[in-house]
Amino acid sequence: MSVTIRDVAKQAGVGLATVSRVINNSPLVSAATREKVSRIIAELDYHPNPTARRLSLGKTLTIAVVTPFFTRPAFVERLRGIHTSLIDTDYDLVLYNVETTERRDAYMRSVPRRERVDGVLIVSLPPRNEDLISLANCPVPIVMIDANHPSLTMLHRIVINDVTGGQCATEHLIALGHQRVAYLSDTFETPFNFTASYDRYRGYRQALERAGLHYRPEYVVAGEHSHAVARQMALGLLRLPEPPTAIFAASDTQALGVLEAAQVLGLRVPEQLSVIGYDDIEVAEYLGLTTMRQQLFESGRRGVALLMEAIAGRHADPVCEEMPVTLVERRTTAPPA
Amino acid sequence: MSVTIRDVAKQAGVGLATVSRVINNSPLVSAATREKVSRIIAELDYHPNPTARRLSLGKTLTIAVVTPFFTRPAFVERLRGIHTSLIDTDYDLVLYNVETTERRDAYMRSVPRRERVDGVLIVSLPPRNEDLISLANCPVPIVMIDANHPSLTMLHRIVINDVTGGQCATEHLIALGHQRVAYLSDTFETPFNFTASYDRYRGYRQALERAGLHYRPEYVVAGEHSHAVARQMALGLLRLPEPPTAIFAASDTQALGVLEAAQVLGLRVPEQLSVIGYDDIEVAEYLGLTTMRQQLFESGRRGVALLMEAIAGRHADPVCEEMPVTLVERRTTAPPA
DNA sequence: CTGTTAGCGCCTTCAT
DNA sequence: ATGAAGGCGCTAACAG
Repeated sequence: MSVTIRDVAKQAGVGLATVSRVINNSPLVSAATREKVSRIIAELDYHPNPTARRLSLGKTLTIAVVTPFFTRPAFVERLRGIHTSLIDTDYDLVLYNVETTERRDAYMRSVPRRERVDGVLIVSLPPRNEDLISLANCPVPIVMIDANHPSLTMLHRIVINDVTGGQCATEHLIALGHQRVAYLSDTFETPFNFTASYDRYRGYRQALERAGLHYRPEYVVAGEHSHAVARQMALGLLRLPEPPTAIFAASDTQALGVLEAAQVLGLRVPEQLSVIGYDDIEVAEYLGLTTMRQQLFESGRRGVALLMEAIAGRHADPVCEEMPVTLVERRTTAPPA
Repeated sequence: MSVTIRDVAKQAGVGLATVSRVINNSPLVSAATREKVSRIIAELDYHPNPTARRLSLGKTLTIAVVTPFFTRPAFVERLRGIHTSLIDTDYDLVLYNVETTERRDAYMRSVPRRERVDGVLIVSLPPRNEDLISLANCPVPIVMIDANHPSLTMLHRIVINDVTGGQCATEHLIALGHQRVAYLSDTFETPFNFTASYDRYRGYRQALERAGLHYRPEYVVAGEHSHAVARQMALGLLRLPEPPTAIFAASDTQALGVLEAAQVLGLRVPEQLSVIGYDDIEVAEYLGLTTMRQQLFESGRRGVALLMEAIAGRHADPVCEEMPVTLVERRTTAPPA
């Protein structure tokens, strides 16, 4: 049907192997024949059949990405980093979107198989304990991005230290002079076992403790990850008899909800209320939101780099790389009134 | 290295072909042998090598998706629909993210090739005229989703009638009694040649005309697609000597910017200003934004369905399916004061 | 340096 | 209903 290596060989008057060598930049070809073969390849618009290459090489030339990437901007950013790293590569990026735990568990078992892929990136999805051992023993390299679960030490990982991040955010508010600092986040228990909200909460508590501020349970609220719910929760906080003067929201999306709540109540930000978010997604800059920057895009790149190394056979033992988290000060935090 | 069809055959005491038949649910196998072979398959945890299957079948079992999916929520929704449709399928979804025109053009040429994929979905990306002919003559089926360019009639398409949508949105405002209706959108000329903004603008003009309202150039503003820019533009509109009483924003994202501008100026929505958006992305519901609903997710599903039909060889001629656009009335539109 | 040949793992006639 | 054999397009020894 389409033009094959054989056609090229015939046309160029050489053997199959020679064409193959030209394709693969083998040095074992004379300049003259290389030149000739290249010309024929161009003339015939020949493109090696990737499927045949894969079969012959015993590689799939495919990277799988398993991620709940649609629900939040942060996942999309990571995915962008991954995709970008794969552009100038022989590798295809095959996508597995996870929207339910059933799909997650199905993918955890069925995706990481030799016949299917050369490597797997799992983004923001801690596996169940039941799946951990099989993942750790899996013959195909796996890299977890943004999965801090303590039991994951047997896997390659790109981690973000959310405890530290939560602590920094809180310390920033405290350093500004705030004594009444609230924490607003997702529910700690989610179907996917995300740990970020809880880790940032732990950082929050540590910061309070170090500053000698006492912990007030009524200043900690958690609910579904959305604009609207965050707004409601923030309204609750701000209507307390003794409301907080600063709110640390565990994501920028939720911080937006907090800002809305402030507007509803006619509170000026940052004069009457300081707000800090987390992630530094695109919209944060537009809104002037002070936030903790995670290098989302870069975490995707690092994940690919690590995965490629693992595929190449370096790293006998699991590698764990930590991404930095940095404070980005903008216009929603200031000393209390 | 891993277990092959040969191992299964040997173990089960049958020929290769029989195992193959069992795998592919051929009726030409006795119940007894099928049973036996199935048992061995399970015991050995055998999984057919997809690469070998592809080579043998002469199919890639792969669908490519080319899309600028990261820049806006609407693209991500379409992508979700696509992914979901592919789940219970033999097909892999290989992703090509476009962030520059160079990448778009490179993908337009290199992705739709027999050896690479069985079909291509191009989302929201009108190709250059130079590429049109080769795409139309391409031996691998292509479906364009959300590409209204008039020169695309030679390709399968899932289209959204943005002219009609723009008209409906505007008519809704006019029906409420608004006489001073503004239109706020992306720049009409973009590197990717998106046509949506201009088409909706045409719909806007048509609606004005039909209602006998005269067109005011100062009521039409366009700028970069973002929250912040939209807000600035909206401020400009609202500070006109004779400001509009209603604003039609060409996307929900931009509508959010308009809402912010209203807040900045202390204008109550919808009492003092009506706002309608476009897309009906998730956040629209939370904010109570009146908007034009596109069935984004569903457009992805329809695209896959059409592509699969094309791959199956139905459709000698290009098929064009139109997705409906409907008004979703919420809390940001009302009669003028 | 170059050509010949034997697989890679599976599907599919073609006999039986 | 089943097995044997050829072929999908390419790569990688192995000879020369």
